[in-house]
Amino acid sequence: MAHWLLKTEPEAFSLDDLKARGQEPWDGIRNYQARNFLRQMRRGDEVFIYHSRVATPAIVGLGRIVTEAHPDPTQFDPQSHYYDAASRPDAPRWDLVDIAYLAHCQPPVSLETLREMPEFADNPLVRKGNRLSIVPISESEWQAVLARVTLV
DNA sequence: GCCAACGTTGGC
DNA sequence: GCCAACGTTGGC
Repeated sequence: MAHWLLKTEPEAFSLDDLKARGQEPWDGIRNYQARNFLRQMRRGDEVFIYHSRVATPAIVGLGRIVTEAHPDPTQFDPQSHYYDAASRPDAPRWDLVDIAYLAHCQPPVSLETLREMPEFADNPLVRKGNRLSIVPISESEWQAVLARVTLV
């Protein structure tokens, strides 16, 4: 089973929102590298949910892939913020996966903490200027984070 | 809210 | 196919 980290801005969609809804289409991915990771996700893969653009960016919880990549309908919706006029219905450019809520991490594992963890030394997440919204997580990275938290 | 870093677009 | 201009991300 592979692991991933998904960034979200909690002001737009938070882990609490995911918990309240139970599951959610992870739409709006408009970056080719992130999309290619989306397409590698398999049903059952577990993911870290990460809050970005907040005072303390951090891994705040866990989710699970419940539906593998399929076309993101917002790309065809002119009213959507994520509309892409160049994407053709017969060759959709952008995909989404459905994510189910699993748990909150207690305490959250902050970016500052991740930077101090040797397991994360090579992870793009801790590199300056990183803008990838989906980051692959190795087994040792996954285990190192879980060792620091209680799942609630 | 600022702005560095980065990805994408489009003129040539 | 280069690269300047532009738009966006995300830490701070």
